[in-house]
This record gives sequence, C-alpha cells and structure tokens, in this order.
Amino acid sequence: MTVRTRFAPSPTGFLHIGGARTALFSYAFAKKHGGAFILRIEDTDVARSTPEAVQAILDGMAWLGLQHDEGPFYQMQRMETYKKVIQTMLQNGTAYYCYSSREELEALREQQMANKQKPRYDGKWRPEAGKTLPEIPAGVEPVIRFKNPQEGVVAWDDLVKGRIEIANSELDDLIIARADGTPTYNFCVVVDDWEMGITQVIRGDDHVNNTPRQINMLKALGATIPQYAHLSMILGDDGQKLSKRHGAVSVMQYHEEGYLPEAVLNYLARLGWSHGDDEVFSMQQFCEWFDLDHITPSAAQFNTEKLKWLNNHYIKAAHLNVLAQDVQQRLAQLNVRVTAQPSLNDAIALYRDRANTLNELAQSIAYFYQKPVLDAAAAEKHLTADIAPAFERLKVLLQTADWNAEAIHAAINAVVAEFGLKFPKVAMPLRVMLTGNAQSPSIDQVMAILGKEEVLARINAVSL
RNA sequence: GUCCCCAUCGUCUAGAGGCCUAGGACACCUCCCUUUCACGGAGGCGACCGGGGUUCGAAUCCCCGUGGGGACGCCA
Repeated sequence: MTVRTRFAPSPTGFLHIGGARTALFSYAFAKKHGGAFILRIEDTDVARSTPEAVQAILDGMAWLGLQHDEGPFYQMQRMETYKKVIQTMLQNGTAYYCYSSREELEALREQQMANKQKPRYDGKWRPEAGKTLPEIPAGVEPVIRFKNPQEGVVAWDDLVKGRIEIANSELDDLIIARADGTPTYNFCVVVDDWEMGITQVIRGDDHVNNTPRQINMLKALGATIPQYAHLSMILGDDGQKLSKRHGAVSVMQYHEEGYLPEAVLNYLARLGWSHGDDEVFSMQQFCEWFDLDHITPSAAQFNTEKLKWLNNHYIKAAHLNVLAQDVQQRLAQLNVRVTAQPSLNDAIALYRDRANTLNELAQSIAYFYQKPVLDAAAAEKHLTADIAPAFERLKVLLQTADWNAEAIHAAINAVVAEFGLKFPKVAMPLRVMLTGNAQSPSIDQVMAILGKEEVLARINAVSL
C-alpha cells in the first residue's frame, strides 16, 4: 500500500518548533517510502482559527521547504462530508443526540472531581435496549455524541511507543457535533484520515489519549485503522514545557534571527531521531535514512547552542552569493547600505567562520560600510601615544603599497622591524581604528577588503 | 484524583543480553595553530534514577518504587 502521511495543524497560532518537527517527520516518512505528504488545516474551532495563522503556517512550511503533495485541505470546507457521516451514524445507532446542558455537565464534572473520579459523561442520553430516555427539555439544542463501546479494550501498536491498551470503560461518549451542528476535532480527524487514506498518523503524543476514541469511531465506520506514531514533546532550553506563554517561538523567528532552514531542519531531525552517530546530514540524506524505529519515546530538550553550531556549519558551507543576498537585506535592516566596494562577498568570506547566525554575520561586517564606533576599552588599551611615530611611517608605506594582503602585511612588517616592535603592537591599534574592536580576522586581509583610501581615512581619523 | 506515557554524561543521543573499561555530538576545560577573536586540530571532564528478580551474563528483559510528563473541553 502506498504510504500517505499528513500534517494537520490547527490555525490558532504560528508554526512552532514542535509542529515543525512533526511535519518534518511526516514529510520524511512519506518521501522515504515514495508516498504522499498531505497538509490539512484543522480549522473547525471557528472562534480561534484565523486566516493569519493559516498564512503563518504556510509560510513556516514554505521556509523549511516541507512541500505537501496534496492539499492544503480545510476542514471547514468539508462540512457536508462530515454531516453526511454523522447522519449515517445517527441512523445506524453509533451516535445519538444528547440534551445535557453545559451547566449540567459542568456540575457533573465538578462532582466527579470532588469524588476523585475521572471526569466523564454519565451517559444520561445514551440509548440502550430497554432504557427509557428522559423527556427532551425545551429550548436545548442537542449535541451529538459517539456511542463508544463500554466493554473490552482498544489496543494499537504504536510505532514509537509500542503496544498501548486502554479499557473502553475508561472512555466516555465524546461529542462529535456541537449544538450549532459543527463537528468537533476528534470526529473530523477520523473522517479525514479515513477518506484521505492516511496510512501512518504521525503526531504529537498529546494525542495518545485521543487515539482509542478515534479507533473506536473508525471501527464503527468500518474504516481501515491507520498505524499511529506518537512523537514525544519538545521542551524548551530550560527544560520547561513550551507554551504560548513560555518559550514557544515561531519557526519564522528562527528565520528572523538568522538561522538557515538547513540548520533548523538538521537540528530538528536529530531531536528525537538518530542514525547511529551521524550528526550533520542533508535533507535528502535524512529522507533516505528516516525511519520510525529510531525515534526516542522520551521528551527532548531544545538546545539552542547546538542549533547555533549547526547553523555555523551551514553558514560555512553555503554559497557566497546566497549568503550575500540574505546578509545585504539584514544590513539594510540595520540601516547599512551596501556599496560595490568594499566587496560584500569578500567581507562575508572573511567572517563566515565566526558567525553563528546571519544576523551576527551582518553585524560583524557592518563596519566595512559605515565608520566604526571605537570600543572605549579597546581604544584606551591600544591607541596609545607611543605608537604615533610608527603609524606616521606606516601611513607613508601604505600610501605606495600594492593593495593586497601580502603587500600590506609586508608594509606592517617593515614598520615593525624599523621601530623594533612586535607585530601585535601595530596590528592591534590598526584593528581598533579600522573595525572599532579588538577582535577581527587577519588585519591585513581586513585592510585589503576595506580599500586603501578608507583605511588611510580611518587611521587619520584617530589622533594618537 | 483517574488513565496513559517516559527515564543513559549539563543537553541531544548510540546502545535491540555478552562487541560496554558504556560510543558520538553540543557545551565546558587544557594544549596546539596564531596578529587579536573565531575557525581548525589534539586531549580532558562527564551518564546507565533506586530496589528486587530472570539469566552463566542486564544499560538492554520482568516487577515494584521514585521522579518527570501528558490527557481527562460543545480546543485541536
């Protein structure tokens, strides 16, 4: 059978890191088996779903390059299908109307909690052979409930967690359609997974408890039961659960902060999945290697430091032109206008090794295009009066030097020799005058890129 | 409270009963490279939650405990 997986987010917020990993694994599983990856938007919660969130999810998926083969399907556009199925269930007795009010149910729940019982529907309106149902109250719009079996167990072999068995006595009759007639999540999922021919449901393990209910409904509909793989959750850097209030960030924020999608993808792939000792691999390699057997069942803590390390790796490996295009925009955001000279590509080539993010890269090379602000501590330490004579001489030599790193290096060396200094005694002040900082790549290379005119201007701007 | 799940270095993980003196990666520390800072290279520190079984042999299997997490919505 052809593999068909799906990613089914609800558009109530941005695509966060946990959702992105779920999507990645679903995508990779489909690719690995030559199957289809389907995107389905679960927007049946009309009150909380927004078109902005839909767009945010689409943007996030696009940035990561997780392209779906089918969809996006929107559940709100499939109402007729759901209603048809509900009618069938009402007719064959696997679903029924329930007139219990919200207040009634709330009171029931509280009472059960007080008695240290698991809160659940009491089955008041559940039709049974020989049972007389209460009189239908006036003015109450009924909900529709699924008539869950009361005996036996539901079991499945979870592809990540192994066999899970839950007694039907633990389950109650869940609502499949609201009083206003709109179907609810658990029901839509069942109908969609069934009709869309999903073969492996790969999702977060907060859905484990929904699985037995869904299986029961699938059985009631005579549908084929897909396989399930429940992924454990991703914790924040601090080990705390990620939530909207705490730590959860959009994948697009990683874009804004200067992470490459390759790095995020590679990092996410290794969060909960492994292929021996392999750490760095391409998306293509991942899709060839991916399997459900090597997914860890336990929760994983996000580690930004490792993400940065990977991002640095991909920055070092990226094509210069691709980096230049991106960095130019980031510089523009910093109000730095990139000019033809100094060469942006050269500046990036010089700095990429030390940048963990593209933002860092942009910031670190901004001084090529705008006068540096001298770091006070560095200036005090290195811009001392005693080197003034050496710099007078250096200016003369630079004036006539061929403008390449070797010649510049030779010029500095000549001054160093002439004044009996050590190389850093000249290099460090130069560093501060030209870049504003005490750290930079080889100063001769920096100078070569900056250009003779600008180098001399910056040296002259400092009075020793 | 009830049900379900989870448990190897600080973090991500390898590990499918002997290959484990528990391997790799990030982080951290030391040294090398060096013109500073990085990059790179070489080392180092550092873990099988506890207790019982099963077995000739257990990080790996079973049970109990402990700890963590999830679910219990007319949310998804």
